[in-house]
Amino acid sequence: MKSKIRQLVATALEHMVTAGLLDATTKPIFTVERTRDPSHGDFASNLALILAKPLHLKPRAAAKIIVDAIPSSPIVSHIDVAGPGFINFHIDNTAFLELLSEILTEDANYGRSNQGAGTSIQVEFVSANPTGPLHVGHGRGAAYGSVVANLLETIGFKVHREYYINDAGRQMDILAVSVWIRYLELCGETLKFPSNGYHGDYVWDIAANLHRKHGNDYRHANTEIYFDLPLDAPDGDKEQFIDAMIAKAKKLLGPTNYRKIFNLGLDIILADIRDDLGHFGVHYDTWYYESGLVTSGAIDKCIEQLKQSGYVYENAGALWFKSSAFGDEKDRVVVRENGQSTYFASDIAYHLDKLNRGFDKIIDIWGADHHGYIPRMKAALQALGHDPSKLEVRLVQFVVLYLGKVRVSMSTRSGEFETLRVLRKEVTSEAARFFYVMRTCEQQFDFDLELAKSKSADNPIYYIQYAHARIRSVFRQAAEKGIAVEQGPCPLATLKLLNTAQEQAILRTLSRYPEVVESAALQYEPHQLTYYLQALANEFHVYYNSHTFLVEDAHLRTARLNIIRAVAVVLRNGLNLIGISAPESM
RNA sequence: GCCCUUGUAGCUCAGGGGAUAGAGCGACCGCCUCCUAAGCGGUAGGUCGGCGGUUCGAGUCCGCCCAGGGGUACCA
Repeated sequence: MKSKIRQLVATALEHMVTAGLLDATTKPIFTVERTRDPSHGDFASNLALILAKPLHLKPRAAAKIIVDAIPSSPIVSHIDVAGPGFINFHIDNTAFLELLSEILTEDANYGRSNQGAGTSIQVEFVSANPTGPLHVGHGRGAAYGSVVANLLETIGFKVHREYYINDAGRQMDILAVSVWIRYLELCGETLKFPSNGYHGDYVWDIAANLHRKHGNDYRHANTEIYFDLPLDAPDGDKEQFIDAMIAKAKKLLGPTNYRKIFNLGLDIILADIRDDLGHFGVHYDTWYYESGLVTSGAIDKCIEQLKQSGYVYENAGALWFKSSAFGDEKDRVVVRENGQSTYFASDIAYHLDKLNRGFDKIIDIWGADHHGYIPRMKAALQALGHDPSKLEVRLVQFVVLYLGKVRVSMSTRSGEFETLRVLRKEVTSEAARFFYVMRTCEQQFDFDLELAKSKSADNPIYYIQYAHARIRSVFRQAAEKGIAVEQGPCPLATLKLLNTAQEQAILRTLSRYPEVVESAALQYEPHQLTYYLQALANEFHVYYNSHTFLVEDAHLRTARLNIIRAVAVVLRNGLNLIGISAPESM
């Protein structure tokens, strides 16, 4: 609807140019927007305000000329000039009624479009290190990423969902050692757990699994382990200690056995993450292993390419990428003094691989703590001859968990974190998804567990679902009373009975849905959709309270059942985009 | 220090150049013989952090200041 109005205005512009009223070189950037105030019609354009200056006219005078140039359209009943010079379009009521029929015919497809025209777009999200279970912060990225992906798919993009598994770094070695130490404790050895190890209970579970399957196969005496090891914190350096511990584990166990423990930890945690996300309604096309980049030689190849680009130099034994040449605040190390490539190097290779796979656009959804990473990543792509604007990074701010007024700590290391799994069980996956996505992602989010799990009216998800359930209930009532109900649209003459203010408001809101989906998708802002659904649900509840649908008059009844069925369709489509069910009853 | 981000109703937040700044919760007052009261109506509540600019027009854009949060590794 909006695009049709915009087209009318654009045509008027062309007419003005051919009529010699306007220079063809002036390409005004004008808006066509929904009005807030119904007395301003349905759509408003600011074109006259923009054109006033080049035309040397007062805005209202310019508006008159524009209005005269606008071709007539069956969906526009009349056009006003109002306020400082806005052009207001009043949509013919018949157009809304025809749209109602369209919604019922299109059903689950209402809101879909081909705006994306099959452009391929990769959305990488969550990508949490497999060193422990997902926490509530990851949950936000998961909900956000999956809804953004759904939205883009709905408007015609070819979407590829991907999870990048950081299974090659030092953190994974720390996990392997943590598992081994816990295992040794289960074997009966007396050890002090490394202060920099992973303290969570899940490490015990993995160790128990190892012990159950392999008994004492990997056991070494504590004296052997601690021999010639530096001191741990607080008396020594915890980083040095854990690195020495990793080296010791590799030495005592040998590469094969070390790898077994390493892989056991990785596999168990990854399976847990996958299961967790699955229950959360998040599914991926690809689980991409960082280690694959190491074994395939992609990282070495990538470093070689960087060298050839000329943006690399050696300093103090390390290899640096000259990211400052592309706007980063300083240069970054890609190969350390000890010969190991950095996480950044893997990431460059990974992103290079993404582009080589032919995606037109790449969206990375990162935790806000990674924001300093954006300039260097874009710099690397540019140095390697790619268009850095193909990469779009969205940052998801932290979630701060509250239990009532008490702030809950979330550090993975301390083991006191609140996991996504616990959250899902407390508040349900659906409520959690909705809560996560109802706020803009770039703002810190206070998630009050007690509020979210209270099944009260505070929870907007129930409000929306309840509207849907109420509509379905009306149709059940109709069936029980033996009232025949048409599934599809009814004649226009019947729909014309929908003339109350509330019905008019609902029709307008229903017509906005495709615009909301498109805007939410293109701006990566799912919260636009949640706000819309709340507004639609509210209008329905108002309508429900003031009108009876199952009335004697068959025509009126049919018309009303048509409009509420359309409301149900849109509520269901919108909820499904967020990954939430539209219940038949509550 | 430098970079990013946020400051809008008592609380949590929408609105990101347009016409009278909105929603939910909380508070207060009402509405079930009637398709689900997990609902609806009404009232109260604002110098849009501050100052200065840009223009026909500024919560919205720019500059400075104040205040929160984050980042600033040869960690991932």
